[in-house]
Amino acid sequence: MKWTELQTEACPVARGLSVVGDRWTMLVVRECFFGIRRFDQMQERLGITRHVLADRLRKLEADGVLRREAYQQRPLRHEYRLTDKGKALYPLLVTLIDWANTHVPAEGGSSVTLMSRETDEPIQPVLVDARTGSQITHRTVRARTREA
Amino acid sequence: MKWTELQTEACPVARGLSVVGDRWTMLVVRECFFGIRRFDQMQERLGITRHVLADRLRKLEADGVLRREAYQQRPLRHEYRLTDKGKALYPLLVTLIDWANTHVPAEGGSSVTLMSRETDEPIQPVLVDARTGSQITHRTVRARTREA
DNA sequence: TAGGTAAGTTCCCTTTCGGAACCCTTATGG
DNA sequence: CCATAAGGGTTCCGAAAGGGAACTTACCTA
Repeated sequence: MKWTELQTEACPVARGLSVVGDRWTMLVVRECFFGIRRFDQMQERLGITRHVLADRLRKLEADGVLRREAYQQRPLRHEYRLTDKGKALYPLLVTLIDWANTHVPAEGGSSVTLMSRETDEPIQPVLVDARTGSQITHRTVRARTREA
Repeated sequence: MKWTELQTEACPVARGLSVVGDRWTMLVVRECFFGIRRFDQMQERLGITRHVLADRLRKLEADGVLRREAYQQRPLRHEYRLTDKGKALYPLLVTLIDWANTHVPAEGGSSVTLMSRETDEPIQPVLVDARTGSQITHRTVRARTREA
């Protein structure tokens, strides 16, 4: 199976990864959540080659995760902003940060900590069911495969 | 920056992606959560080349996400199982499934639905703070960057 | 007019990937 | 005792993607 064929897969994991499963894509999304909007800033902060960054931004725009907007005329310049679909990736980003902070230790500790804006205390993310409030684990939930 | 240098990055997003940011890795992890443990089964179900699958399994084992265990002698055969670190990826997988089900529609609907084992009803995953129970969004949480 | 800024594009070379064939160990059947 | 099959890989090739660095285009400023 080729990578580009994943998009039309029935499995949502494959479909999701066809958008954000690339090596660089979630790092670009991270930068957007941090408020970085310009090409050169991203390129410098990420250490990605300009070539690949241009390609990722194009794909993210085509997939509706980012929106390209002119922020000045003469010379015409664009910046990149998260769409609603892109903003909906926040839980995924937070979950990834939490997993890495717990299970992939860095020398000298993590450089990013998640803080509540309200209480200014560190938060502890947990995935729960909106209906019942009970925690979601592989023991309490099963993934039902629809036999088409 | 090269991909292999991400592992030692300070940013947890980069560290996390150094483990699961590959095109195929989360699909392999998905198979493990579905109970698939054998090389040939994975290869057939995923449509990945044997070459790349062998490489990913090696890396996942080296990263402590999977454990390689003999399930028979003569001839010696191994299977792959999730470690605790691997099982801790469940919320990431669920969050990805939920995002894709909502934002990356498939023709004919999603093939995978998340169901509660207890009530047998579909679940709606939400990420909340364990302490306060309030929902985590990019409005309520900020990522504090530690200036080393 | 020289230099600077922002957002890309082009070129070259290396690494990775997809596809298919091959290998090794042991069990099974004729 | 030779052929075939199962399971878990490895090897080889050509194609695609990625890293690095230089170049381009359009404007602005000194």
